[in-house]
Amino acid sequence: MSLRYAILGVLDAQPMTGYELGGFFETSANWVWSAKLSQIYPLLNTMAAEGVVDSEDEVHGRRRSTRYSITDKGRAELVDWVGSSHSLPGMRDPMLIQALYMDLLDPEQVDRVLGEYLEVMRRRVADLREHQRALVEGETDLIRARLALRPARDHARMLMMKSMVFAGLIRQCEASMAWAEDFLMASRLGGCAIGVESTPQDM
Amino acid sequence: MSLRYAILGVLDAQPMTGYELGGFFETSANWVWSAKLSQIYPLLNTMAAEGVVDSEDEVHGRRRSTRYSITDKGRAELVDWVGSSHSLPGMRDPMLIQALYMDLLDPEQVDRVLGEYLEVMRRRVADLREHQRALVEGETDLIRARLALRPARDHARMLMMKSMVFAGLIRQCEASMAWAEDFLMASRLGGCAIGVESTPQDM
DNA sequence: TCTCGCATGTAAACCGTTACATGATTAG
DNA sequence: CTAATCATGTAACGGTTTACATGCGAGA
Repeated sequence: MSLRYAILGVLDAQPMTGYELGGFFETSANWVWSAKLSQIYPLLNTMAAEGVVDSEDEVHGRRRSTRYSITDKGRAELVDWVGSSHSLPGMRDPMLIQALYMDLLDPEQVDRVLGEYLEVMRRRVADLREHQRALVEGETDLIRARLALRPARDHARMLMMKSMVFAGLIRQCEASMAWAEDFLMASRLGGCAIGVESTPQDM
Repeated sequence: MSLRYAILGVLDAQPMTGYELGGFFETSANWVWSAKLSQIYPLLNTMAAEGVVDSEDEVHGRRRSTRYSITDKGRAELVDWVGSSHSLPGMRDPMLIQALYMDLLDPEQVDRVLGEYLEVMRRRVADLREHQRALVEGETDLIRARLALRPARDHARMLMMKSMVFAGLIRQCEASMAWAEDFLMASRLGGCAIGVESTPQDM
């Protein structure tokens, strides 16, 4: 249900075609939410039918494309959604299940799996920072479009919020990395529960 | 695809009926993975057909139940899965999308939404710790069954790993809470990007 | 000509949740 | 007797991914 609002939020800055939204959800927005074109196109059609977006056909020679823009109804729905609380989906990290049963493995295998996990996360954090830096320098079209729609006194607050989301993502990754490092360390020390305050549970 | 291995991991400690597994995934295991009976029953049937679990019918008076146990094939598949790397699913936290567009809200609304989020997370951490403490005292059937299958010298390592998973969950929650508090603070300060190292990006 | 990027979709499969259906046993 | 718990499922729906299908336009 969140893709709907992610899309509305993007269209609130700038009208876009489905294809453009698709590219967007494969690159920048990919960090927050991901979606394929095959999901985006039908969703845009339903949303147009519901009247939360307007569709306008464009013709370039023999080629056509449909540009979607947010309607007042759509904007109202977005504001309403952003302003209300939503139940958080339960933790669904496969790595946790793996970790739970890693006593089935040789210490070397644990080393390898956790090591690869750490490397992936390190790359992820690097990508996040790199992406952030690139944007700080490049000042994307979208954020400029967004700022242009609002008075200058709002700009600091808007930029702060967008950047905090990135900071949050980085924090999440770092928490996972710190955990993985502790796990690795504890595993290498042969299982004596060093660094762990309290001990067992089920599963 | 992970539920399959979560189930195999539980059955590796102890044979169980679908109903027992269901209760399990609603309480203890709920922190790591959740599943409803309506998903568990059909999955157990497919897994039995594939030969990764054995099913044995039990009759108590006029009542029947099917108890599933892991097979050698199932154990091999579990060990194989635990010992290999799996692509992590992208971040899918609705709160991130909300945060991204919170410049659409009054500061009071931001306060309310983030406040409720923080309260939910606080309760979650409390539940996690409470659950952990309860188990430290209670020493569940399942962990005892699991330890009984393995030599005493492995016990410390096994307990360490189970407990590290809980520690990881708590860490994740705490990272989210720290982020939400920063976000709240920054929002209250009216948007001047205090406490945020680097600034803007797209979306 | 052929490939790549633009542009739009459909179909099938998969995972998960909600709702519904059924019936036996046990505790109050 | 009634409600809760044990026990097993099916059906429908929603969200997501993968694979497939189609066609235009620009540049090598």
